[in-house]
Amino acid sequence: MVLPRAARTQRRTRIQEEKEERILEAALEVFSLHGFRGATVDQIAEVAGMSKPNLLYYFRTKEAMHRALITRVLDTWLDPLREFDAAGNPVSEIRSYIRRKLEMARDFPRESRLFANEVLQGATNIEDELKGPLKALVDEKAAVIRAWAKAGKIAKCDPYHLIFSIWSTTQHYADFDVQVRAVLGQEKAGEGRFEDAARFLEQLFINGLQVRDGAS
Amino acid sequence: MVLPRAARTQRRTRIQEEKEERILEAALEVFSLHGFRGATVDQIAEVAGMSKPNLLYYFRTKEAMHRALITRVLDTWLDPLREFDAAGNPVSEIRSYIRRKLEMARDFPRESRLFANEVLQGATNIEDELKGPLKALVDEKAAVIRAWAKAGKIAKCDPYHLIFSIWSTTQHYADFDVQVRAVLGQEKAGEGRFEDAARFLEQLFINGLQVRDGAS
DNA sequence: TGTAATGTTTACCAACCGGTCAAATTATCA
DNA sequence: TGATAATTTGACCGGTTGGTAAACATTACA
Repeated sequence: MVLPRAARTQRRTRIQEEKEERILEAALEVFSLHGFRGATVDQIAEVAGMSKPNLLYYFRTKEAMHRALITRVLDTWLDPLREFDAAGNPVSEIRSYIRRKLEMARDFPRESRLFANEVLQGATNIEDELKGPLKALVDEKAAVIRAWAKAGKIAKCDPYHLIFSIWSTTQHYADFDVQVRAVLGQEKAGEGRFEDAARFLEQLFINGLQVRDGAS
Repeated sequence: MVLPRAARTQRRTRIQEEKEERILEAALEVFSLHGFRGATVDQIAEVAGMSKPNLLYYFRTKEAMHRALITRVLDTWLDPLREFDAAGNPVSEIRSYIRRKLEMARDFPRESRLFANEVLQGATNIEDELKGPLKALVDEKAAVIRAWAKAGKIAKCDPYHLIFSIWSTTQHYADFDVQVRAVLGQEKAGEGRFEDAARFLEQLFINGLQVRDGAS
């Protein structure tokens, strides 16, 4: 009997694992470049190197593929924020959070663009994830930052907007890569741009959050 | 005789001006939400309140509409950067640039998302604009910032990445609005979030760019 | 007012979209 | 090996896509 993928409860075969892997890899490539509506199943099938019906044997709908991709990626995407340690030194925690986020923008630009596309176009598919787990995690870390500020270890500031600004500045190098390259020009757009960015951002945030007189 | 819009060289009639205005307004609404490939001509026609063939009488193709929209919006979008004044006070120039960019994110979120979608999806339609006029403008202002730093008026830093970070942090509130609202929650996501953001960003950038010992 | 240019609509098209189906092929394992 | 289950394929479907043709309506202007 032919059972569609979603209905199977037994453990997956070797072929299933391999194919699903190839499909999600191809889906990431296509969705991250065109968004959900702009992507086509044919295109994903072509990138994955298989026929469309074959692809739809593993994921019954385009939406199912997208959902599987999002949930798989979202988890690892939030890892850097989870590592944010309340017991650590504030300055070095913020510094290494920036560095980790920037490394992810460099090493996983497609994942970043996948979310950017999703949020940009209304985030209807991940709204619950945003309002639930994401908000909870940010609330927790915001409390940590607020405590540091209260203890005088960093300047007083709105912790939510601090987190937003770290997200935006780092992900900018993945999401707006084309623009960054165009503006920097050939000579300065090499791989060194990530180190330049890291140096600048560390300076900006560390200096910007330093405690100073009259900043209360 | 019926001449397609693009072939007419005479000055436009009143009806042409009105309709093209309505069309571009509708196109902005739809393109900014779904990107080029995700948007449909039917949808734009519906928002504009006219039939699809009627719309295609004014813009012969979907691409022509998109092109017209981009070139029209790009110009005003760069205005804040053009106002950046080499003769002004560095700190207040940077401060008011941030404020103007943030105001645009608040007042023209669709324009911001239009570009975000475009750049995110490869920017094939505006690559020339980015490498030409945009790069030239940024180069010019980067030189100004570099001169300020050299004169000791602000901390030494990479001017390009400074500009990138101002772009990303401010546009974040337009492009990722859904996420910002989700994370802030109901009570803190009101219109006041723009003032909170302005306060935070000014603090971050002004403090972050302050000249300090050992920062050479 | 008449008429030529401009503007609008209905009906339509070929290509493409996400998805189905049944038949054919391949892998699994008793 | 044989039979059963898992996988793959080509042909196809109804709906949507961007765009066209031509008839019809309206406007501008001599």
